[in-house]
This record gives sequence, C-alpha cells and structure tokens, in this order.
Amino acid sequence: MSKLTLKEMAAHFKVSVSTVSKAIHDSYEISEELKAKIQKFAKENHYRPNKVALNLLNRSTKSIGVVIPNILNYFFVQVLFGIEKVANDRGYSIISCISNHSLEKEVITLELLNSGSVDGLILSSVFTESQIEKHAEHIKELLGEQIPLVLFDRVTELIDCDKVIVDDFEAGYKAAKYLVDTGCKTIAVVTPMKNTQIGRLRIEGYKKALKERDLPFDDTLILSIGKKDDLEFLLSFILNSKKIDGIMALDEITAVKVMSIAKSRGYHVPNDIAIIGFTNGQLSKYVTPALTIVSQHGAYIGETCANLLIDRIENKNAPKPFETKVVKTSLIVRDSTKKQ
Amino acid sequence: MSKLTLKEMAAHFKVSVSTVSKAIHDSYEISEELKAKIQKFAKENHYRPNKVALNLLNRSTKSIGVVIPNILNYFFVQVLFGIEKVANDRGYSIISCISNHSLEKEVITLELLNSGSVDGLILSSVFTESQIEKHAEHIKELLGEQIPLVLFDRVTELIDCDKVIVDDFEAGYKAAKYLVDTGCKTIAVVTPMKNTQIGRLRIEGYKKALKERDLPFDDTLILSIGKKDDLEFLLSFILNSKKIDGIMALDEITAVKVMSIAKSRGYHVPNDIAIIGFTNGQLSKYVTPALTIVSQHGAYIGETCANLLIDRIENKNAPKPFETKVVKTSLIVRDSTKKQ
DNA sequence: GTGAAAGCGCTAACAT
DNA sequence: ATGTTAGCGCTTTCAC
Repeated sequence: MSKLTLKEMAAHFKVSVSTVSKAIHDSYEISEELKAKIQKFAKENHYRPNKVALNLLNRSTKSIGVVIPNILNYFFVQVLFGIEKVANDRGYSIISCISNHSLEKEVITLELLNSGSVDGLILSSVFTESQIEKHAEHIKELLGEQIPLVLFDRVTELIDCDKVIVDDFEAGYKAAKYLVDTGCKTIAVVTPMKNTQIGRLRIEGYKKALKERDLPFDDTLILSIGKKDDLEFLLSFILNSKKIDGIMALDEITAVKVMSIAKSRGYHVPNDIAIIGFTNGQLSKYVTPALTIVSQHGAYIGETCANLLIDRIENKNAPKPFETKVVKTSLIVRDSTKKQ
Repeated sequence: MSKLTLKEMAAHFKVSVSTVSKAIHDSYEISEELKAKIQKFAKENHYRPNKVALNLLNRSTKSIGVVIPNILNYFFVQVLFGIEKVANDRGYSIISCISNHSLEKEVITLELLNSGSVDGLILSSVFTESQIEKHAEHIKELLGEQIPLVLFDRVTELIDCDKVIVDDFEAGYKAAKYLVDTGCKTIAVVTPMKNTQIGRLRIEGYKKALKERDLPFDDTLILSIGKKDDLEFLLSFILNSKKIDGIMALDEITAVKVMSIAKSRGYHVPNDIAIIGFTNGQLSKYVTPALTIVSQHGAYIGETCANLLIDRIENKNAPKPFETKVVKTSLIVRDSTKKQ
C-alpha cells in the first residue's frame, strides 16, 4: 500500500482534485456532506499531504541543515541541542550531518544540503589555518550566497555571513590567569587543535596572563597533539624535563586524559599539578578530582545560531547587515585547581 | 540573488527548458557548442538542480528519519553514529530528531517525518510498559504501514516491522553473574528506567543469576528512580538499611553517580561495594576507578538498523518477512568490580 | 539538434 | 458548490 494522494481520492469520489483539496482544508466552498465523506475517507486511509510537493510549491522546506565535525564531542552535542530547541520552537526541523573532521566530507555534505533541501545552513567548518583561504573560496563557490549561512566556533572573515563565536582569547586568558593566581609558575598547554585559530587565540590569552605576572613564555611548554600521537609519551617527556605545576588542556577529553596520566605518574592534582580543561561536559563533573573547566555555553551558542539563521531566512527580502555574536565563556572552578 | 533554475537559463539562451536540461546532463542530443556554453554558464552561476523537484519526480528523497529520546546519552549518540555511517555509505542522508523522552514530542515528530520527507524511519520509542498498547495503535495509525519502519532498543510485538534489540535479559544476567561470581552477596539494582521492558528484562536476568547461586531475591533492593528523585537520598537509605556489597546501575550516568555517592560515604570500590554500569561511553573509562560495564554496541546497532531499513526501502516491491535482530552485549571488566 | 507536452502532488486564482 | 487552469523545477518521451 502506497501513499494516498488527492488524485486517487478524486478518482474514488469522481470529483476533481481541487475539490478534494478544498474538502480536506475544510473550505466553505464545499458542501458539508461532501466534506464529511472526503474527510472521513482521508482519515481512514491515513491521508498525509505530501510535503515534498508542498515544499516545491512554497519554495521553502522549513528545515535547516547543521554540519558539525563530531557528534562524540560534548560541545557540539550541546550546540546541536540548542539549535534543535530553537528550530523546533520556530517551526523548523533540522537535518544534521557529521563531517567527522574531514574537509572532504564537509564539502560533500554542503553540496548535498545546498540543493533546495534546506532553507539555511549552520556550519562549524573543520579547516585549519593554512586551509582557510582555499576552503573559504570553496564554500563561497559552493553556496554562491544563495542560501543563508551561519558559521560558528571556527569562523573566518573571508566568508561574509552571520557568525557566532566564543571569545577564545579571553577564555585562554581567564584559564591561565586563574592558574597563575593560584600559584602556578610553569604552565604547560596541551592542545589537540593543531593549527586552528581557536587554539591560537586561547594560547594568545594564556600568553597575556603570563605577561601580566612577568612569567616567561616558553614555547616548549606548548604540546600540540595529533590524532595519532601518543599523548602519554609526549606529555611524560615534558613532565620529565620541566617542573610543571599547571596544565591547560584545550578540550574536555584531553584534560581528562592529562589528569589521568598525571595521577598515574604520582602527581597530586591539584597540589603538585593543577589542571584546567575546556568544555563543560559530563566527564569533567564526574572525574576525580572534578575538573575545573572553561564552559563555552554550547547550548546557548546553538540557540543563537538558530535564531540568527531563522531571522535571516524569514527576512530574505529586507536583509540586515551580517552580525558576529560573541558568546562569553565562564570559568567553572572545581577540584583540579587550587583555591584562590 | 535567488536560486538559478533551468527555466531562467532557458530564457537567457533563448532555448527550451528541456534543451537546457539535456545540456546540463551532457546529452548526445545537444550540439557540443551549445552544451559548452550552457555548462559554462551553469557553473559560473552555481546552478544546482533543485532536489525538492527531483524528489517529487522520483517519489523518493534518499533520506531517512531517525527519532531518538536523547542526544545527551552516549548510547544513542553511538547508535546515531552507526546509522549515519551506513546511511552515507549507501547514499542516504539522515534527518535526526530528538523526542526528549516525551511521548507527545515523539508523535509530533513522527507526524512531521511521515509526509514524504523521508523514505523510511528509525525509531527508539519512549513508551513505558503501560503505554505500549495505546501508543502502538497510535504509531500504526500515524504511519499506516505506508513507510518502512525500524524499531530499536525499546520495541513491541504490537507493531509489525523490522526491529533491532539488545538481549537485555542476558545483559542483566551477565552483569549480575559477574558480581555474584566475584563474591557479592547482596546486590542492589538502581534503575532510571521506570516501567520499561528493558529495565524489567535486565532485572529478570539479575534474578536468574541470583537463583543459580541460591541467593534470595529481595525487591527492596531494586531502586527505581525518576527524573526528579534525589538519588543520593534514596540510595543512602538502602545503603544504611542493608549491607550492600554490589550495585548494578542500569545506565552509565547513574552508575557514575552511584559510585560517586558510595565513595563519598566512605565505601571502597570495589572492595566494599562493587559496581557495574550499562553503556560503554566516555564516562566509564575515565572515572576512578574505571567502571566495569555492559556494552550494548550502540554503533553496531545503528548500522544494523540502517541496513535493515535501506534494504527494505530499496526492495519495496519484493517484500521479505520482518526480521528482529538481537545484538549481544559484552561485559567490559574494569576496576569497579573485583577480579575473578 | 531542438522543442513541446506530460506529469510528480499540491494549491490558488479564476471560471462555471 | 464544483471544476479548470496554471505553475512550483525537473525529467522524459515523442515530435519536428
């Protein structure tokens, strides 16, 4: 049994398609008797208006595409959650796609979505700093400014659109300042975000905090780890060569791993080494000791993206200048750092 | 600048729409010269065929809807991951919706998806055992067997479709048996899944394990917690009244919380109280001590669902009888239980 | 080599 | 009160 259409019902009742359509919509133009018959039949046979046909007619799908790098990362899950909430409230559904940290997959996904299937796009691109220029061209090429786009997290001035970003400089500063203020002198940074603007900004913030207290910046304390690198090995090396008393890890899972390594090597956290992570997920709360972290307010970022996008979709005729919203971070102090 | 259509290009080149369509598809019918001109123009102006129109024409959207209760639960994230992987490999995209544990939202979502926007549906329904009958009717009513459906995790015989389930009875048995085998005599169960078949099956498995060793079943040891209940308060009560030496918690986050409460009350895990959780997420690995858990192989479940669904979508004409696939669980032994 | 026409399922303006 | 027509963007068959 396939889907019931107006046409089939029209044939069944020997009336025209438009009559059936009107009957279904309870139009005053149709006699009560016919309406009743048709509506009853429609209900009994589970008639559903074909949304694809309506989308074509209305040149709108009431859905938005979301492309994120990774769904196993709590930050993105929170963003998605925020988007979903606002989108649903405002009558949109979301099509979510995972680029899995692959530029190629991201492009394929964008290509897929940019063909009338969605009214707008929310994207956290996975480019690194060296790829920005080329990739920005690619995205512009792809979308041709035909469809509203909101960029979040990893953004670039090369693409002209609405953006939602975290104040990563301030976040890095806040975290490092807290470590310095609680007595740390030699602070290492562990970043899983090689060559990204976000990582760089957080490190700039860290430098500022050091400078304010006249602590020297030592770039051998910056440990950049790739997907295949052995964190334990690399971290141990630094731990052996310097007297580290603080570590800033640029995402949640890295922070947890760093803490686990430090503990297993006999350091007391936070007394020997204080640790600060990023992203307020479930992990940091339940790990022992509970992790002090910088929260980026993922859900709020998602809500902001969705509102920005839907506003633009619904005001396509009266376009406003593009906005970049900066969401502030908060330091959530728990037990992996010393008290102030 | 809006989306470029064939019609517009036809007007621009003063040819017919069908000519442009053929040119775009590089048809042998069109002169090389015209093809080159049109293709160049299309490329420069970022022409994308309108997918909605194609979907209407093909009566297929090459996308599948996924409805899950919660995206902040690692099990579902893993399932989604598995679905996404297979779907993409087989040329489908996924529309994911979160029912947020609300039956009402689930119904609205199904309604939304069942209107031509997707070719098939994967659903983990949120009904409790008392709601099954009514809700099954509702779902059948809604979908009217017009669209392929795969149910996973929480299923019911009342709906005739493909299903993927976990052997929850065996999972409960395995977990309890391990506790018993490592010396536990008084094992409490903490379940956040009030009145679900899954919870009940796991508890049946637990009973079987007790029985095999002639341990008595005591239903005051079963602690069912609702969303608003104070786990710490309720658990403390049981801990005070009985000499508990093992706890089985039916999801990951509950297991972590239970362990945290036990530790804070001075129990040593696993020596005083051994703990087993369910769902192999990030939490259980990094918590101290690392949690012994029952893995449901979420990603594999997702892959199985997607394959089952797409097979059915693509063989609508030659329907096979419905299948129910049972995915076995594995016990992953870590440090929250004693060694065997 | 190019175009006209029909149709996917639906709605809406315009007849009758 | 009911029907006809046109059109959303596209493909495909059949004419010319």
